[in-house]
Amino acid sequence: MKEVKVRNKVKISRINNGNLTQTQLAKQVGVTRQTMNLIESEKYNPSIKICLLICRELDQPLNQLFWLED
Amino acid sequence: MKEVKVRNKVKISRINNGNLTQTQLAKQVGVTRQTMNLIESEKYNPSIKICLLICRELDQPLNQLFWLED
DNA sequence: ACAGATAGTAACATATATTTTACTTTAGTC
DNA sequence: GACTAAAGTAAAATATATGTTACTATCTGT
Repeated sequence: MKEVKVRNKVKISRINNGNLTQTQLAKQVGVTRQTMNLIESEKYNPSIKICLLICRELDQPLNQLFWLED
Repeated sequence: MKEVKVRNKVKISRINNGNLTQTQLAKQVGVTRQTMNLIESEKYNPSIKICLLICRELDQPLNQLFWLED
């Protein structure tokens, strides 16, 4: 089986929580797939509102998905 | 002594944590006073980055200051 | 190897957060 | 009441998040 190294916490949580696709999670959250992709890639700085919606969908607290230290 | 009802969690924490002024906290965080004021007034939707900086200055976790339910 | 699904990006348009400047209001002190 | 510090706002300019469209890359099953 293939070795996959995943850093991003949102991505990890998305996969662990029902193994959703980016598209599915994006739809549930109410953003575009591209936005979800950029957030997972840490290409920018989402609004707290979107962070909260992601947390709600993935059933995780804010600190778990968006805190600084690993 | 005067009865003051404060709802906003950032404001509460700012006052409890060294009794900072909006101007002082804004400077420490690195945003303008107006931005701090709008965040405390919940007039808009700040970026996660600013939320994290506020949490760092006020020594609080994200969930404490920016979670939905009271 | 091919086909379909998923993920990674990019350019451009749009919405909105954030800054800058400035005015008003409120609370405290003399 | 006058003076000052702090807070609440507002309009306009700027920066940047988000959406739209579309193209490419990567993986998975046949």
